[in-house]
Amino acid sequence: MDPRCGCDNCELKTAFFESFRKEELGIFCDQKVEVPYKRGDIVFSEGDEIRYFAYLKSGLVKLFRTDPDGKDQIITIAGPFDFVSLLGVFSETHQTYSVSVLEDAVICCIEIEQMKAIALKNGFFTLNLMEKLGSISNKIILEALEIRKRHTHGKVAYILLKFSQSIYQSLVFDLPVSRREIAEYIGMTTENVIRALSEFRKEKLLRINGREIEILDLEALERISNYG
Amino acid sequence: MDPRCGCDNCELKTAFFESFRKEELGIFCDQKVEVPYKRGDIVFSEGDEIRYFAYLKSGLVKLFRTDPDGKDQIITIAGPFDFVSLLGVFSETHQTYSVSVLEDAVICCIEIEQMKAIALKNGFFTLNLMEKLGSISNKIILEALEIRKRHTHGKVAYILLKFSQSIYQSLVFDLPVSRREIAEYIGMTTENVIRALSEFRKEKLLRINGREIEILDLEALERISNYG
DNA sequence: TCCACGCTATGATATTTATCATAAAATGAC
DNA sequence: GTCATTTTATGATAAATATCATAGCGTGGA
Repeated sequence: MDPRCGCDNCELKTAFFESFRKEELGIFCDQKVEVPYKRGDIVFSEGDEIRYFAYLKSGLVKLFRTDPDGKDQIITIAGPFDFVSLLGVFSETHQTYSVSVLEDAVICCIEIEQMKAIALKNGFFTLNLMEKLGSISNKIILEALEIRKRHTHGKVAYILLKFSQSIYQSLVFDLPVSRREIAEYIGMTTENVIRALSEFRKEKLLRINGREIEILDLEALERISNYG
Repeated sequence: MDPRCGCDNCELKTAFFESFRKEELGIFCDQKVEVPYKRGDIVFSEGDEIRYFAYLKSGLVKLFRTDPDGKDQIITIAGPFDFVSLLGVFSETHQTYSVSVLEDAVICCIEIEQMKAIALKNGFFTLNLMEKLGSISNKIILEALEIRKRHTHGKVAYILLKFSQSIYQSLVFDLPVSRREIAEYIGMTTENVIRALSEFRKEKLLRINGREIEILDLEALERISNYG
């Protein structure tokens, strides 16, 4: 078996190679399981027992909660090399959110007890892990604050820029989510998300064809995101 | 010197005593500095270099960001035994938010390099620390989502219940913040916060005298928070 | 003590956003 | 392929929220 677990660009790898003695790394690579998922699959659900630490190798997933009357609320959208397990993974026994797949994904799973055992023995590894988990949590908190302070147009512009810049690094992309899911993400109604998109289209800021989006006027969109 | 650092109820203590050899604990207790703050004091500001890990021994503080045009946004309010340093403390070099004092406070400061040095040598300590940091980050994320999904009345009711239940454990309490700060916390205008409070008063849900609040009808307030 | 300033408060109005209604288009199940 | 269901879309209207204006009150500083 490839001691590098065969995973190019794995964010955990740096931590591993700097942290582990050879025999530890071997144990780790033997234990980890890579699971492929299809669009629409549920990786785990709110309330499930936490058994694995999960890391997204490829694809796109959404983290969300479902409230008592069945309405979903999207916490964030995670891409390659993001952790799907957030910080609660070490302090909770059951998942506090669900994860479903937006674009076919491969998730690398490591038994949480195995992870803890390694962490106990290896402070360097744990510190690395904490830095990575910390930066993801920070990103989610920052995003929540950015969304909170914007009005509808600013919110929609903000989320479009997130897709364009953070996720796809392109001015042309296919939205991985429905208008309803965007609404669940930024806390507004589906109708107003559609309206905002239509207005951006009419003002020539976007070209829209179903879920295909092209940003035609980046500066204007950024202006709306920042000051709209 | 008291090997327990003389701090009853210190959340770090459990981690320390289970994690440390005696000499490590001694180093730790020698290094830590307790700093008293008065209401209105700034503990640190956005952009400051991160030099200390900060833990709130007593009092009440607010964590907030200031956007380019000078408007503040409150991230959360932290009470005794909360960490003032969030996860970024290990991954960032500069503060991403400011902390100011709402009620006279004592903050326990430990040099971040010292903290890292201990963490590197001691996986158990780091794992404990990560659990604690994780649960605080989770709390902030959860709070952001709860606020996002509510309308004005629900938001104000939610925040009043937070003060009553999480912070003061009493139906009677003095608001530690102005109406404007509540608005900055939950993302609405000051006028509408005042209006919501006035309406709650008129409907006999609250008794209000300046910043003094008494919750008269807890069930109704909870109903508004959950379904309003 | 007095003054200036920020905080609290309320009303009137304008704007934004949600809700309800309707319909075409797309998607998925059979 | 057909049908049911969801998604996208738009308009009309109602409700919520922000903005602007005004004023009494309280607090801290000169």
